[in-house]
Amino acid sequence: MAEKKPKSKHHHGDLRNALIDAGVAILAEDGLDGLTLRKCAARAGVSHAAPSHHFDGVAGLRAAITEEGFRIFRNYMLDARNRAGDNPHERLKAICRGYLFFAVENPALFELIFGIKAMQHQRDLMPESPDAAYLVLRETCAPFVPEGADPLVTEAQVWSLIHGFCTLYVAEQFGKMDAGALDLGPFDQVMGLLDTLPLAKQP
Amino acid sequence: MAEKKPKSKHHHGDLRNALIDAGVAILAEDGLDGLTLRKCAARAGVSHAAPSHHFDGVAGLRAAITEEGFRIFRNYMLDARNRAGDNPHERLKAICRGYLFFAVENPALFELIFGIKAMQHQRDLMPESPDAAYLVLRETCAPFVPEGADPLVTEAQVWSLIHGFCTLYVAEQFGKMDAGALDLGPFDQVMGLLDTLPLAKQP
DNA sequence: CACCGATCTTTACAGTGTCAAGTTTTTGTG
DNA sequence: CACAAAAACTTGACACTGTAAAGATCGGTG
Repeated sequence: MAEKKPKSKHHHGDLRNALIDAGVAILAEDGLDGLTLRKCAARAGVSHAAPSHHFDGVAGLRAAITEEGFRIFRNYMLDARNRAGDNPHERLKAICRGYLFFAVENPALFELIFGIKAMQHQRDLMPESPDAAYLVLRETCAPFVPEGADPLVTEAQVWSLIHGFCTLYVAEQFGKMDAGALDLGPFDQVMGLLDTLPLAKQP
Repeated sequence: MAEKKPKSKHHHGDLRNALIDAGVAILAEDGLDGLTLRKCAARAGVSHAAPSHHFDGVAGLRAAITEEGFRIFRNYMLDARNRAGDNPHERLKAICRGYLFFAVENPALFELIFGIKAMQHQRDLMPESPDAAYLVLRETCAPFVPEGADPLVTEAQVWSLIHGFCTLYVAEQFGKMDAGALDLGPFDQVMGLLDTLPLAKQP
């Protein structure tokens, strides 16, 4: 008797993933307020109470969508970094650009996964192990961490700057967001602050 | 016949403000999810449909609470700046400390007024006139704006950094928040980035 | 005083999340 | 293979939310 992850095909086949996909689609179409347990169920073609066998209430569904969201988010950063060269400053600004692209192209998903409650909850689940997305930040910050210093300081500087910028940018505090526009507002100039980070000596 | 702001005392007296106060209290007690139109009405001692005559639905109530929240928020920054000396860098870091204190002491209110939807909506209402809270930032950033440059760049740098830090801090990404603790995490070190901002030449 | 408008209440309705049963399908085992 | 247990899903119900319409009440004004 399979307990956790039954690959068993019942009526639907793979309802759990179908519900997550439905949630991601609904987020893109209707925004965060439109994300409803019943709508996800309807979109997946099941009754409104079906999701309860796969998630712990609506909070569980949102948590699962958040997991998927972080996977997508991480790929945005990796893609951008892969296009950058070897220069540590360029690589750092590259993941920030990926961060911003993710937020611009998936604003509702950004709002969901970086919602304060969601982050707190996630923090409670895995208290001490940074997740895969955070590791991308950690790697890219490493060249700037002074020997013997706590990496968290450099990481907090970079994370605060880019996360604040994205939040305010998506909230249109730097002007109206233009869908197809290449205008990233004051992005380059703000990220110029990171050029002041000194490279650590090679050990 | 008074139209907009009726000082007329009816049954209640000043229901509009009573509802806003109730909302602020509920936010502090039950968090953002607990903020409900019906709960505000009940706390103010009126029926659940009474608020509709003072606000345009729940969105209107939230907007009004947001207004009040920004007033409180601005005072946090002003108080902190008043305690700082004349040094422009110290003044800049002071408003950031006020920013953080507001977030720590009023996390749900912080979440409400800086919610992406709330900010977008607010932006729609008054497109080009920065509000009072933003002016505090603008004033304090002024000494660092190079002559002839757009002030928005410096403001975006500072705002992004402090807003990102507060969001992540309240979400406990830098460790558990301790209520009475004076430990602000990596706050001082992160704000050290602002020391790299060069003072503009005096005109 | 009588009326009218603003304020508030009552009532009703559609959506939402959640729970408790019941039904159907799959699975595992004798 | 057969049958019982377990998993997956449906149905129905309930409380809570926002919203709208209609009625009651108070305030001031003609």
